[in-house]
Amino acid sequence: MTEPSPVRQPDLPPPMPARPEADPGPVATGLAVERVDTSFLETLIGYNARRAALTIISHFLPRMAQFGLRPVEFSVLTLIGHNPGITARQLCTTLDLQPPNLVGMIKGVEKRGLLEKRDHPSDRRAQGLYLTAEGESQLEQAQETALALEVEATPRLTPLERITLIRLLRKVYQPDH
Amino acid sequence: MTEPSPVRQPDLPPPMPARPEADPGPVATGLAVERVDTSFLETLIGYNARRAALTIISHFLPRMAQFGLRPVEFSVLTLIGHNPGITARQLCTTLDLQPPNLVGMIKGVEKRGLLEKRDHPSDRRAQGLYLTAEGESQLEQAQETALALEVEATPRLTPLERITLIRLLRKVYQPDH
DNA sequence: TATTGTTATACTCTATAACTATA
DNA sequence: TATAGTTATAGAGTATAACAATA
Repeated sequence: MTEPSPVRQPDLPPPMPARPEADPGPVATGLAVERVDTSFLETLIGYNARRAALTIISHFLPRMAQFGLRPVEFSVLTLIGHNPGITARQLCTTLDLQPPNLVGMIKGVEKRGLLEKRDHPSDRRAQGLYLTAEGESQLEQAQETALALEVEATPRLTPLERITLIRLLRKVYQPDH
Repeated sequence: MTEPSPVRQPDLPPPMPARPEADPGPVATGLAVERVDTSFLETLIGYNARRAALTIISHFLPRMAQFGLRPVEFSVLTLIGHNPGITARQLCTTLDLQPPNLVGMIKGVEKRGLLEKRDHPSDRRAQGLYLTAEGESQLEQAQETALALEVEATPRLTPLERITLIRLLRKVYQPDH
């Protein structure tokens, strides 16, 4: 990345006279910060989860560009593929999307011939969403790529750690169950 | 966020008879999808990490609004507080921010009197960032709030699970170490 | 009266190009 | 030549309000 900041040789100035106050943090030498202390942020699940998600996404984007799929589009296509006839409303509640933001996305993949809308059997307001043959083929390849990319993006996780990590993440965003 | 989707009562259909084939997914009845199958997405770390991060952020936003701090502003203030004299460049590489996006943020908190810039001791292009007394006071309260909010946002995690989760997330976004 | 899908729109977040002053 | 900070700007991503058709 940027600076390896190798062997730590702080070269501290002579100690300051003792002070009564509590922890002053890293010694204020008036000099530049050599190593950035991120210890507090690293105690926060939100910070760590966000950083981890962004790392995976940075691997996801170039690999899935061949399918023209961004993360949410991939999630939408996956849910349609595994739930033929799902409605837009169901996609929104499942993926926490706002309906207006889904309209353009569906219109896009529909225009690319990956999915089609059909009449909903019992509610004429709604439409069931289905993958086309091309959509199913694309999704199959995209899913394989996603699985491979995840392993490549997380080389330090053992298979067991991967399972544990997923289980704990689900406990965060699925308060019930 | 949008909808808490309260008590989940899936209203499951009666169990289906055993079938020899490999899992064909939800039965294509030509009828509406009753329960949305998310099983594939839930095997992906990226999906789960993103959902978990968004859940925490949804708790973060209203709680930290009293300090006028959004997630990245909180991270920036935290790093400055723990690393007096840190430069904008160091903040960018540490938090994976683009320099142009940091400028306005720093300008904002500086105008609110929470931080100040001083000359860098050895590089006249750079500036060291420091919290004001008010900034330190605000940060201290904000950090306490963040810690409390995280626990409230993840009631199903035991203290041990929290530690494990953080350790595994760090293995995802810190390839070295 | 409530809900599905939709349009229009605004706001936030993030990314790129190009400039300046220093190194 | 490269780097720190900055400006301007463009593009994603996400949010709200309001509407027509249907429940």
